Amino acid sequence: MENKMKPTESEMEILQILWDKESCTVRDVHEILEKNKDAGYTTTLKLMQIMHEKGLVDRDTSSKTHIYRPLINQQKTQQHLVRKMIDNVFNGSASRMVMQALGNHNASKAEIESIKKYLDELSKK
Amino acid sequence: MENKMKPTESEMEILQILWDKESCTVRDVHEILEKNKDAGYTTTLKLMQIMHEKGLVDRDTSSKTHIYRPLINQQKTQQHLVRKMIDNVFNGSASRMVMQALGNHNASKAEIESIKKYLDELSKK
DNA sequence: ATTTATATACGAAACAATTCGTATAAGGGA
DNA sequence: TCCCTTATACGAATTGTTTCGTATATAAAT
Repeated sequence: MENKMKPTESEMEILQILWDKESCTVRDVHEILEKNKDAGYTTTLKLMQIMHEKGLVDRDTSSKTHIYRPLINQQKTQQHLVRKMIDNVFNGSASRMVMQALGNHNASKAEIESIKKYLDELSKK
Repeated sequence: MENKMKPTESEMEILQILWDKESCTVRDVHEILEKNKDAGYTTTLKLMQIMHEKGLVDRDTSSKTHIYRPLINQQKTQQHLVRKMIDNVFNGSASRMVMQALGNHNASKAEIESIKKYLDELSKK
């Protein structure tokens, strides 16, 4: 149920950090966000509050500084978003998307090799 | 310039049709859209008018019924959107996205084979 | 204990996306 | 010609996202 949710772009930026660090204060998140983005602290705070309302994150409010944790699963969320993109942008063709993704040197040689291995595993089953 | 634009989800639905058919009336598009979606004719019309304002489509208004054509390139648009998703959802890792896309049998055997071939070609270069 | 720094809460503005109702014009029969 | 169907134009409501200002509480520092 929670995972049918489609996080917004800003929410994804925050989720990436939470998935990476497992638990964070708003300030933690904000400081990382600031490197690539230009927004005030209260903006980050508000976003995280909304994410809490939506059930995207959990938080521990026992001390003054709240601690946030992701509530939705990274894999499942990525899965869900990729599926949507395949449908919406590539007319349902996963292979087309993959080729597009790998085509214009978006992927390094090492990446391509690891995908080949992965595909071999996949087709053995 | 035009291609840096990120079409919305609804706009993508329409672009898919225009790319496929090359040129369409609003009604053509609407009838196809209707199959999977539940919205009125004027909604489709409005969307296409906005797309024209944004420069996503061109139109021929010489007769009463206007003819629409896509103005942005399919490949480039897909490329752009995939790039965005890789960054925003997969922390920049194309291979992770690919694996996620192929993982939970989103792809058929045939699709997987065609990707393998593609990768072989790719790594020869 | 008073000040200062740092937190959260909350309201609301500014956009953007989607939807639809209604007005109006243009063609095609009867 | 007159009516009916089918187009476009356009305004506007609705909903969602992002942003920030300001109020207020709490903890730490002097």
